[in-house]
Amino acid sequence: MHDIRLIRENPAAFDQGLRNRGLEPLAERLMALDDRRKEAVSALQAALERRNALSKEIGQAKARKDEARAQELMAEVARLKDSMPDLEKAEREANEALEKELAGLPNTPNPDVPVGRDERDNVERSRYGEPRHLPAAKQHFELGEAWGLMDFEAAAKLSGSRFVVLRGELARLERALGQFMLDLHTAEHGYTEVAPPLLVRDEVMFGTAQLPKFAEDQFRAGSEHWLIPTAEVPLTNLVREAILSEDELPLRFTALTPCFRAEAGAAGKDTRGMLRQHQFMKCELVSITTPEQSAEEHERMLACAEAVLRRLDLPYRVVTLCTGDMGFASAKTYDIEVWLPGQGAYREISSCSVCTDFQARRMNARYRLKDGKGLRFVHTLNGSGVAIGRALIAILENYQNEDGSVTVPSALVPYMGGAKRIGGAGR
RNA sequence: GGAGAGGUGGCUGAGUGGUUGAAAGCACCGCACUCGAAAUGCGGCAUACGGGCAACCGUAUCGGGGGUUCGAAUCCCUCCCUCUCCGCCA
Repeated sequence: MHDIRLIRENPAAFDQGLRNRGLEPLAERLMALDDRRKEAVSALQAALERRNALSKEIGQAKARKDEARAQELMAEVARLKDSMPDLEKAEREANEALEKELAGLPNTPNPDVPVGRDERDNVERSRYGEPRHLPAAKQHFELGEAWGLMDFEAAAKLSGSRFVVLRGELARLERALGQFMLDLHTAEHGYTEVAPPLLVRDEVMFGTAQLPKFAEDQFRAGSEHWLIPTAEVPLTNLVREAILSEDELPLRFTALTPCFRAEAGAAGKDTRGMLRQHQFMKCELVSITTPEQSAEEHERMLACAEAVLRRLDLPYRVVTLCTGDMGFASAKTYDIEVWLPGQGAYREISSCSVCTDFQARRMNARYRLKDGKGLRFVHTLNGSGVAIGRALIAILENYQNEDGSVTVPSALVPYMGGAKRIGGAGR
C-alpha cells in the first residue's frame, strides 16, 4: 500500500513507477481523491469540535443547577446534530474511495530494477554449474511413473488435476528435502523455525497483498479462512500491528509448509508432471528489517536460497526480474531458475523479493527508533528457500542414470536413511 | 458446541454517564543531589489523522464494529480474542 503523502511529495516518481510496470499514471487522480478526503475530514471535525464544546458547557450548566441554560444548549446541539450524519457519510466515503484505489496498486519498483515488459526482459545475474544436456534425458514424471512412485491418476481420483500422490522413496525424498532445507537455514543461516497456521483470515491475506486483488488465485476454506498460498503470508504477518524495537531487527523466520494455489490464470500451462500443482511443499524465508538493512538482507537471503542448490549441486542461474514481471508487493525480485535436463530449460525454483514498506503499511507493522522517539514502518522480505516439489523434480532430472535410477545427492543421503540411489533395478 | 468470567497506555492496575487521553505504581528519558553509583526529589514520557511556516490548535482512539445519549472507558447489541467448567475430538 502506498502512502498518499509520499505520492503528493513526488507525484512524477510515483507515476514513473506505475509506467515502468505498464500502468497508466494515477497521481493526479489520487491527489484529487485525497483533497476531497481532507475537505470531508475537516468539515466533520469542525462539527465535532462544536458539539464537544457545547456538551462540555451543558455539563457545567448542570453542575451549577442551571437547568434553563442546559436546555437551551441541548436544543442547539440537537440542531447541530442534524447535519452530522451527512458529514460522517461523506468522510467515510471519501476515505474508502482513496483506500480502495491505493489498495489495488502495486509497489513501486526500486530504481535499480531493469525496466521491461515481461519475462523476456529479465536480466541474468549469475550462473552456477554446467547445464547438463543429456541426449536421452527423461522428464521427472517419466521416471517417477515408471517406478510407480509418482501417481497422477490416483491423485486425480482423490482431488482432480494438478495433484500428485508420491509413494515410498519419492515421498521420503520430499520429506528429506524439507528437513534438509530447514536444518540448513536454522543451523547455518540464523533463521528461526516457525510452525504457522495454514488457514488465515482476510486481513492477513490483505496484509501481504493477496487480497483484495488476487482472490481468484486463492483457495477459500470455510467462511472466514483462506488456505495459505505460501508461508510468506503467516510468517510476514507475525509482526502485523506490532511495534518492534530497532534492536531486535532483523527478524528471520523460516517455515516448511504446504502451499495452496488455485492457478486460475494458468489453465493449460505445465499440465504434465508436478511442476505446477494446486498443493506443494515449500521452505520459506522471511525477514523483517529496518529500511537501512533491507537491500543487504535481500542479497543475504538470495545467498541463503542459493546455498540450498549448491549443497545439492544443481545447476542454476539467478535473474533479476524486470519491472513488468515482478509480483504485486515487490520492489525488487531475484528469481533462481534451476536447470531441468528433461525439459532442457531453466525453471523457477525460488523467488526472493524485497517489499520495502509496502506490506508493512498494509499490516501496520512498525518499529521504534533506537534513539527514543519515532516510529517507522519495517521492511519485509520473502523468498523461497526453496520450493520442495520443484527441487524434487530437479534432483530426478539432474541425477538420473542411464539405467533409469536416480543417484541421491550426498547432502541428502543422511536424510534418506543412508540410501544412495532410488528407483533402481529390481523395482 | 453449551455455561460462566474477562479484554483499559510498554507492563501492572484504578475508573459504572460529564471538562478522563485516562489515577497510581513499575519501566524508560532528562534534570537536581553525589567523586561516581544507589536511594531520593523534580520534570517528561501514546498513536493516527486534520489545520498551521511554526509555537501550537483540533478530531479520533480504553479488543473490533454498530447503537442509546446533549455527552460513553462507563449503558445496549454484535463480532473477535483470552481464561474456567462441561460436551466432543486428532
